[in-house]
Amino acid sequence: MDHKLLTGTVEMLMLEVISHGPSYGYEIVQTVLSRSGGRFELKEGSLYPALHRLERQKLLEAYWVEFDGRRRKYYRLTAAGRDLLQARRGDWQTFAAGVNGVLGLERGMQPA
Amino acid sequence: MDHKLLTGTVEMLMLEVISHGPSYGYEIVQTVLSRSGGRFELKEGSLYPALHRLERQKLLEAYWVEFDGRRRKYYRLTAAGRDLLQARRGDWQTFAAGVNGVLGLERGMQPA
DNA sequence: CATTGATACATAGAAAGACTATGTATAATG
DNA sequence: CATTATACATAGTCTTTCTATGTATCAATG
Repeated sequence: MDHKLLTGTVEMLMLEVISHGPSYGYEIVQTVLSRSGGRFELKEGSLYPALHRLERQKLLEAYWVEFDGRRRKYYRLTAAGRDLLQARRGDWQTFAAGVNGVLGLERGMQPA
Repeated sequence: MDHKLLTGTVEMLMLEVISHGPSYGYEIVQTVLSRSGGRFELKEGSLYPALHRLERQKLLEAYWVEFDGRRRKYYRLTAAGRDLLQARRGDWQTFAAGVNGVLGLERGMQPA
């Protein structure tokens, strides 16, 4: 990523991926890459600290899985994590509508 | 703003406003507020440093206007500023499509 | 069998940018 | 006369993403 734009969305994207079922760091990167149409390649230096942050805040729970000689740290959403994701999705849509409004790109923007 | 989401879009929003005709700090705040449907209230601590940054980079040119006992520092876009705005608008749309893709909100997302 | 690339996690430190708080000054309003 | 709106500015804080680095296993290649 070269985008400063990602700031503030990385956690949401991670929560979103995990909301479809438990996942682990490396896989989350691949999923975000694929689901963003190849646009977003999360870096380890952003990813792992963010996972630890979300776990500390009880938004995620972690468990280790040994798999064929490799260890993976899986994360699942807590109820609080699921609530936060919904809130963040709403924030994103509000934010995007605001930016599109300023840019004159609104597709039926509602006043806030 | 409470949004970290704004990071990376503030300069674009400012350039966009100024692209419709020269403007000055205080007015830019009002215009962004209004055009974002009341969502984005740029703070002076973000606005003025950003204006100075853009001026240093020759994306904006400034001139003072005395108006009824008040001084206003107007900014106009340079050709480079206009080019950058177009690039940033493209970046934004790419970025938004990527986020919407991850969130499963794509309105006909194209692979990057 | 050694090297490379993919898989997998982790952290330290740098860089960037938006914020709060503060300061100055004039005009309008109550 | 005090407050609010107008108008610009900067110092310092905070957060977040990044680069760089380190460890370790497995698969493929020569």
